[in-house]
Amino acid sequence: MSTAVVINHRARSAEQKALRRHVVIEAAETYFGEVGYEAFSMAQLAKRSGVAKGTIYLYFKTREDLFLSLYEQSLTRWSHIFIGYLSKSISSEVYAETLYDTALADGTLLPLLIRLEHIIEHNVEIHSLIRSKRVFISEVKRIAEPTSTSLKLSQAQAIEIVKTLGVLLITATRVDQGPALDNEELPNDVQELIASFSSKPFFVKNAIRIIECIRTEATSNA
Amino acid sequence: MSTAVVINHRARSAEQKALRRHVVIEAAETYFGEVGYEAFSMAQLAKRSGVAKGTIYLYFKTREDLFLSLYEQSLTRWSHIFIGYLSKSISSEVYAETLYDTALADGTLLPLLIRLEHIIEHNVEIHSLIRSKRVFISEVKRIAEPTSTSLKLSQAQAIEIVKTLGVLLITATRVDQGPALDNEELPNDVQELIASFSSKPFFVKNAIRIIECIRTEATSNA
DNA sequence: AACTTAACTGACCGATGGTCAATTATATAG
DNA sequence: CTATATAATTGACCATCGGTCAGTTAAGTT
Repeated sequence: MSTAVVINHRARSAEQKALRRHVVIEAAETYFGEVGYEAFSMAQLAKRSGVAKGTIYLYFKTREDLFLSLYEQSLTRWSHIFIGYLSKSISSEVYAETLYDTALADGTLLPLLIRLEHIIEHNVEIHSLIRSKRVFISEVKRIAEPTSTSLKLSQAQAIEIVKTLGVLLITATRVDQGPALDNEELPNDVQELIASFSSKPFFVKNAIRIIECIRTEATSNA
Repeated sequence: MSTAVVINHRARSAEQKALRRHVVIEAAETYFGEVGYEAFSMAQLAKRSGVAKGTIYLYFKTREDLFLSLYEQSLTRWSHIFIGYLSKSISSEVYAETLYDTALADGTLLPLLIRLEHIIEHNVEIHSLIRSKRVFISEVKRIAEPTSTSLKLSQAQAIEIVKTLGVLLITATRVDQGPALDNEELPNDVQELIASFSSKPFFVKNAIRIIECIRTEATSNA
């Protein structure tokens, strides 16, 4: 068995630092799942991580830098799960539904993805931004390969589909990020509007359209 | 000529209150155009509007309530402009390009639309939310009518297209909301990634796909 | 045991959105 | 014209936020 890494009071070695970072990020994900992005406070996170606030800023430059790391982690985790569901041949519909279901099952990925460009990326260092973009590129490629097999498309078509559906996924779930309209205090016309954007049917419908369009655009690569 | 509405010190009549609200909202739009959403401060807005901070809260319940009103105003304004560009017969491509160009020309609409569900709607009163959704319904219908003529589609198809392209627009312009990467300090692979999501080609390409798909889905209404 | 290094702490800072008792402009009544 | 009532306006004030940094001290080195 491997040597267990422990931290007495101070994280001195690189391994110990990685462990401490990991502890903070795990606490952050749990806390984030409870309160969401806006109510997430660094002081609270410090308490829940068992360290002082200043310590968190030794491991993450800013609040957004922390969220960027959390995003990378959840993206990578989801992509492995999604790929695990892809068999050697599936329909566009099943593909789209699986993509949607697995992404929504992860409570962290979409809330961060939706805030990525216009909030998170605006307060991180450029090297973090580059690292994050490279994680994205890498995961797109990773997913494109089994996508190519499952949907019987070229590699280029598969990449196009993964990128496009990734963007579409964000919009399809926007309505789920709206306020919880628990009781039915909304008038019928407004309820119908919200229902018409109900994210899964909306996403699947348009995903199929796009997949089939790309499939027929056989000779479109310059 | 109509009687000019003026406010000496206090807005007493309904007309005067409407005028004061208008003055604040106009100042807000200018200020918003200068600093964007996150840096927008209510104290600064008060100074620029020539009233005290407390006064603003007499006219808008919260910061988000103010932004919701600004969103409604910019949505309505844009829809009239967009409709003005629709002639009795245009191609899918021109339609998509016009929609994109007019929406981007408005500096207020997209930055607010992108934050609508997951930020703005979470801190407004339910009656404001309902009013806002109804403005949306109304503008979709208003746009759908000339869309139906221009693209030679049924009314139902036109509504479907307007709603879907609206969502697509948000996703496509997400990349424009990222940090300004002025100088070319980004490595090539990352630059290529960002370029591949360049918003106008991305939007137009997928908009055409969706329009043409909907066009061929002739008998899909349940 | 003495010294050095650097991980860690938390009081502190400026700024934020939002509140409300006090103020006072203005319409109305006498 | 004056007195009174009403309500629009104000800005000091509050809790809380993300972020900082001088000081503390755990732990490796000599």
